[in-house]
Amino acid sequence: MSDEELISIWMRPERLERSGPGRRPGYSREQITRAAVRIADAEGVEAATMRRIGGELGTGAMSLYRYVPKRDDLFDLMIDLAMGELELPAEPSGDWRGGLSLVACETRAAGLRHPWLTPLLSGRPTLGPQLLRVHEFALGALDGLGLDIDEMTGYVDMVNDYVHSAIRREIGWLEEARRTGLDPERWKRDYIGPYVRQIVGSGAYPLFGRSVQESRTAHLSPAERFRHGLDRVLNGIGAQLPAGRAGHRA
Amino acid sequence: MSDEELISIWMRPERLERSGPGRRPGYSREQITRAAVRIADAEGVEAATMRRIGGELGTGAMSLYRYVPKRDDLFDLMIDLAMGELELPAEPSGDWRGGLSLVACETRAAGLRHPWLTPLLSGRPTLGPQLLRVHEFALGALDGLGLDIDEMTGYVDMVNDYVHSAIRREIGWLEEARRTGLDPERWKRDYIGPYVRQIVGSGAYPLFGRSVQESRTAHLSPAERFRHGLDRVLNGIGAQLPAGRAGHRA
DNA sequence: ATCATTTCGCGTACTTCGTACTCGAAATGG
DNA sequence: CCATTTCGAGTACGAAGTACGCGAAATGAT
Repeated sequence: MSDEELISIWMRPERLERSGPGRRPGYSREQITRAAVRIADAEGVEAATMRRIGGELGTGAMSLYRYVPKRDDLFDLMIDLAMGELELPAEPSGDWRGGLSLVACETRAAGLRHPWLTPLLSGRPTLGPQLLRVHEFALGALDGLGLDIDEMTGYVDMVNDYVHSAIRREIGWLEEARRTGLDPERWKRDYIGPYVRQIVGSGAYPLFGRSVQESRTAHLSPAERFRHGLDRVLNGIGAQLPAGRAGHRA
Repeated sequence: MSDEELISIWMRPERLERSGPGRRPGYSREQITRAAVRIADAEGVEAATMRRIGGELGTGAMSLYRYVPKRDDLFDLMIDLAMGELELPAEPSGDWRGGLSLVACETRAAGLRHPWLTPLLSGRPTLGPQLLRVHEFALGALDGLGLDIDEMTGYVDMVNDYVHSAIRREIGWLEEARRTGLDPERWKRDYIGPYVRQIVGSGAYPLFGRSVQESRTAHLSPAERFRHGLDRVLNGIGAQLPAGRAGHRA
């Protein structure tokens, strides 16, 4: 029935080892997903079309549909493959701040390696096993501090919200430049630069103008800017933890 | 030249009042944008195609290209139209917490009225006049507290990051259900429900399991959940403000 | 008033996407 | 060796963005 197709990809495992009649599969979900990731890394998600992925594997577009129900499900698989790259210990270390920082930095690293990851991740609610693993680790970092589960989830979400938005800020204009096909330098100079200059020059938005002209963090490395923002978030959390659990501030 | 087309939509004003030869335009950017917003509100952004918008206006797809260079620019216009709906006083009130709360709640209201707004906004870096107006107001809420401009921007971003992510969490599954064409109730029951039950039942992610089963906030209204998360963020900011400026905690 | 010039409206058509359908090839169990 | 099942992949369809070009309309100059 059509009900079959309305099941989450995570409840539709591919049947690999099978004993029975019928031809054996020549490809696999993982192989297809890896090809899609490879293309998306190099040329953007929009280049990872079914035909292109098939081409990468030496076959046609339709062959992929034996392994992935829809293209959107392939996105879920790509997300989970990328989330699997985050290197996290199996058990939390007992240092909440270190644990959350680790998740944040690993997430950022993956988001920069795969510029499509963060946009996809914030675009669709997905719950693959690797994402759950990361989420569980983050929750674990806040376990045992006297917080109830809702507070723990709230703080983890808060860190994640910052991290995802910060990554988008970091890759946003670069990706936009790539989409339009210009090289980033020229794009910044000819496209966004004149507009920002006009806004600032108009004086209509004085505080925004100051944030452009007086910024001292603008000349920091992206990694340092990320760190500063993350510290702001973690300090905010630390200030609200039960007394004596806050740890050191950065 | 082709350079012409690589200019930000905000630096390409439509020439309305014009004295010279040539036929007079029969439509306008605003009219087109309003039609696009109307369709996107009712049927999702993906329904707001050029043909469909043209149809809404009683014309064809190609007529729109006299007013909007590319479809993506139309998205920028839609975003700015929606941001224009935020009702904010011209001047900040001097109450930083109230000011940021106001921006947060107005943003949430607009994001719920226009479910496409938040995904679009976090998908593409845009700087329309109405967005700048809102940003300026938010910065103004933190002005005069002894923060430098980078800190002000950092805290404003922090609130915005939370707000946008919270809105996405709120509309995420609803939108996903709409996209797949199912009614939300059935979607939750047949699609995501069994999967979450399986995860929780497996015991592989105990803390995630607790966040599903022991949650007390799950039965609160979405507005109250949003409030709680916002208070967490604002408390975090208040704790880091120069002494004596923090104001009351919620 | 007439006409050259400029701009607008929009039909046609091309490319590219996801994917439904179909059928021959291959692999197994009896 | 054959019935049954599954896979590979070609063909094709509908819908998307938009390049192109032409006739209609509106103005200023004569």
